[in-house]
Amino acid sequence: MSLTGIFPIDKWNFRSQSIFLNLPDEEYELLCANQQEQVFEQGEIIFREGGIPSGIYFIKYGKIKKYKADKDGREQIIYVANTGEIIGYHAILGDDRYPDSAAALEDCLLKFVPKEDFLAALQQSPILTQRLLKALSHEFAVLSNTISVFAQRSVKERLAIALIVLREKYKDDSAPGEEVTINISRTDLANIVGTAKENVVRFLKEFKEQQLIHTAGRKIHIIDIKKLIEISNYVS
Amino acid sequence: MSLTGIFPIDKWNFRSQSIFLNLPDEEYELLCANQQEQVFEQGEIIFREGGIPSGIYFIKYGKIKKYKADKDGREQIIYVANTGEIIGYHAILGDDRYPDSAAALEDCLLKFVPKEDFLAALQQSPILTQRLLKALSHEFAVLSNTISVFAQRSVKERLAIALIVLREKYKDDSAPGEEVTINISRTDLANIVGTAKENVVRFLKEFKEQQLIHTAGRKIHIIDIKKLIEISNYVS
DNA sequence: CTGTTGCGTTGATAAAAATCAATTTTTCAG
DNA sequence: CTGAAAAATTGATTTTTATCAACGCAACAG
Repeated sequence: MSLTGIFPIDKWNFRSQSIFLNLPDEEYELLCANQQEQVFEQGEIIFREGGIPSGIYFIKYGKIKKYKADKDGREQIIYVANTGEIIGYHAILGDDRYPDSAAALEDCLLKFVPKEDFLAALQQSPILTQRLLKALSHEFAVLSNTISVFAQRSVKERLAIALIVLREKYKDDSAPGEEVTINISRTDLANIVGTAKENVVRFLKEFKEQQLIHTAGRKIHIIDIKKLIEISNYVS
Repeated sequence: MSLTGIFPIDKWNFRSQSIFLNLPDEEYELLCANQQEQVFEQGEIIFREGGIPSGIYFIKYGKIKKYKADKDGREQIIYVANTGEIIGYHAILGDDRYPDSAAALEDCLLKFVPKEDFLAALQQSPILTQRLLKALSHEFAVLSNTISVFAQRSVKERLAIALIVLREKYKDDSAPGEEVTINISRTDLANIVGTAKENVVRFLKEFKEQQLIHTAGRKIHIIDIKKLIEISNYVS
């Protein structure tokens, strides 16, 4: 089931995967010079909002939630980064502290590139710079899209959107042809949608009764994505 | 009344003002080569979401709302750009269509720089590129901040924040020492806060009764910004 | 000066969402 | 396999927010 033409999935995903692809050798080696592989287990925090950045992370595999916590500890997930994406560059490029926190949604393998190497590569690579500019500009589109959805859409609509978007992210994890399994806690799902987990449970139940999804424990399978897109009430 | 230390105003403003400042002559002249001054009256649309970009706009004076409209026509204002800022560069840098619409909140004077000139300047100016990267990274922080506020804060809190932020934007328009006047329609204010205009009116009335603000027609004066910051319940 | 029109305001009501309190199910260590 | 802890689910209730309808005021064209 392709979403082409029926759901604007590109407005929901960043484009940092392509940044390090096919770079000139010299620049690529600069980036790799002091890189370090790091394993993060499910739930582990990679960096915290307000912390001083020391480098960037390339996701070899795994999913990472980027979120902000309010003072009562409630998290709002801003974005779910997937295999192949890069995180942690905003703080370094902006010469600032981390604007958000990052934690592993599942066991992850990351490649850490120290700040100095990243900045050095940037210095001498117009291609890298150009790609970053393009990626960041696209992120603006994604985030402003998210803002308008939060401001204008109901919880049920937002949950439908979240399921559609998550299905794309979990696609790579299942064998082609096989049904996609969204494997995420109700609490994290609620923190993506921006509501209480009780509401998530209730609407999931409704979707289940309408035969749009199927659940088994925390796992969610999407059965009728077209209906979900209808419910999301979200076009163009 | 400075907000330093009591409200993180930098998390609410972009930093595109500095991008064109003190550029090397050669690059600056490239940008100016075919620039064109354009007047936009209050309410006039500068560009529309989905449109193909033809250049960027530097705001000589005036305020511009950047917004997204849903299919019922309700606008969500993503950001209010002020004198000195630049708009319209995301679409060009991202090689995409406009991610949002822009319209004049008041009479404006803009300097239009054609896409080709902007890209040419970019091509040969590492400083310009670097500044844009920094500005865009900061915008990520601003927008993710906005998302968490929409997801986690009540209408009353969001209105308090909007008033604090708008006061900063309207500061430049009033003589130093003089009281700041926020001059914006209730509908636009509601579309910033992300609620119905009736709710805005009701909470403004409450703020008025608590002596936090004063209103005269559409105009709003802030009397007690410290209390507003308390109400906004927004720290760090 | 005056009628019209848009905008701001108010009140009443309906709908949506959050919160609180249990209870059931799942997970996982031992 | 088993018991404890964590997570998911359900129901009842309160709070918040949106919607609908009406009215008053102010700006403005003629």
